[in-house]
Amino acid sequence: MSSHIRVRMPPSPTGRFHIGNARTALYKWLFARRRGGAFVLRIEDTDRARSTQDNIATILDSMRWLGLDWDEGPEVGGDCGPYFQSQRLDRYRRAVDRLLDDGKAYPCYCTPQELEHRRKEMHAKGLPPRYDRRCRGLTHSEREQREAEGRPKAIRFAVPEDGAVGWDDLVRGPIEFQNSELDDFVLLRSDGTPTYLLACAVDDSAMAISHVLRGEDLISGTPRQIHVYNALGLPMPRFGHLPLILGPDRSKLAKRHGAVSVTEYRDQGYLAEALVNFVALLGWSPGDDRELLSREELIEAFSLEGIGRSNAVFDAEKLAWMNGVYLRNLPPDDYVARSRPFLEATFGRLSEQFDDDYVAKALMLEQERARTLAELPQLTEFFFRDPERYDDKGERKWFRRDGAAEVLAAVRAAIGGLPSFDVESIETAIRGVADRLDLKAGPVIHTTRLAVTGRTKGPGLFELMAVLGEDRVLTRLTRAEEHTRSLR
RNA sequence: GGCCCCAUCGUCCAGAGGUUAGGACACCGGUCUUUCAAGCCGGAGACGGGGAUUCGAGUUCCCCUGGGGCUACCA
Repeated sequence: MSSHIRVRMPPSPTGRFHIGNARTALYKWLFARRRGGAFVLRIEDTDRARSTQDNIATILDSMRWLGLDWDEGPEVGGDCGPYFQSQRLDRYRRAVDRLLDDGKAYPCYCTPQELEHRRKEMHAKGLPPRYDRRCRGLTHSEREQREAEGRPKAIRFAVPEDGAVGWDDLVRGPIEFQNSELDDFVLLRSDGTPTYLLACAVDDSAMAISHVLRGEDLISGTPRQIHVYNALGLPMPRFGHLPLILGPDRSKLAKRHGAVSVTEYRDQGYLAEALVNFVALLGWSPGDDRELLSREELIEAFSLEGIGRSNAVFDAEKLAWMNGVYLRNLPPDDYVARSRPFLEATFGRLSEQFDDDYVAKALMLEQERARTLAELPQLTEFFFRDPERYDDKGERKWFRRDGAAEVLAAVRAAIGGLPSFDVESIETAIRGVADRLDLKAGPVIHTTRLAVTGRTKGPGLFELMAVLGEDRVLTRLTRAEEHTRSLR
């Protein structure tokens, strides 16, 4: 029975694949994987004015990056293709012809300008701005006349005047709309392309989709689609409407809220697994208090019952935290491999100047401090470039105090020529300097850190020095010592 | 305006009539420590309001209020 489950992701290539799409796609994917169903990808490119090849590529790219592999769709094929609506126009046309023949749809000769004008009028009068159905009552001869004039026509669905449509929503329970609230929506535009209301219903039926999951913002389209299914005599899928993801201002997440596309998050150094985990929890919960769930655990725990009904505010802070958790848990090799591109983006080809082992060690020392991969270049900069400046506060606190230059000189002397430049030897040497100068270890360490990295914070000093190596450390100590003397 | 949906800490979620209302992020304090992170310990912080049902309501029902969505020849 589970084999009958078929869900589909129908992105429209009129924009980037954003967080909301990602979550909807994820839920469907999880549902399909959990129940042994099929996950179908279908590109809804009927709005040819706004659809682009670039957006299609980005959608496929985003889905793959997130690990949401599809069983049928672009580039993988399937028995229900083609999976681009722009290649299925004949099917919509046929469906509309049937509706026309049955008198369940009719041509509308009103122009967009006329419609717009009338909408404004109605709005001004305080009336709901619905289509007034004036072409619905056209006589045969009136239609003939308009046809003869060669007027462009759209095809509208003739919604019953009375009664109601309803369905048992998979996440919200029974929902009902009065037919009187629905206007005669357009099925086919005057350019012959179908609208979403038509194409989606025809395709979902043709592709034997069993469950339609979509955002709550599409809820008002559902009664119209149900009419289409019924008028065409098509088997109907179950519908479920997901809560929306909101921006900080509690309105539907959109571009103005900042980063919203999946590729932006990827480029900002977020890990796909973290984004998936985070977004899964926006409107769904496994039913217990678990927050960190692997892909397998998500599949195992996923159920439609766990989907909430209220909208969720996207909390970028929490995503960042979660990304940090995933970053810290990454196996070293994996972590290094994923970090390198971010490093090279700012430092250029690293392999020409540093060997892989050095880069890896530097990266390892910052793993627990990074929340995103994009923070790594800044965090590791001192491993790849000598400090050009010293932190202002640090300089005031450590370089301007009496004896700072002497401390640096002593450290340089103590570590120069160490039999082995390892963490332990360095630590012993530096603590020895503190003893000899009758200082606590802290000041010596801080002064040295500033000299070697230009910073007051970072990984453990001895570890970082060991990675940098004796030559770099000595050079930097000498330079800092001169700088310190110049301050007096 | 009309229609539809929603309502537990600032935010995301638990809570399926009887709980000191739980967890996570963020915040605050402490701890560890050479710094920063990370970690650990602790703190503060919520059932929007009113009715009804019930021995008993965050949990059920109704109203109000509040929030969101839709209102295209976009999806």
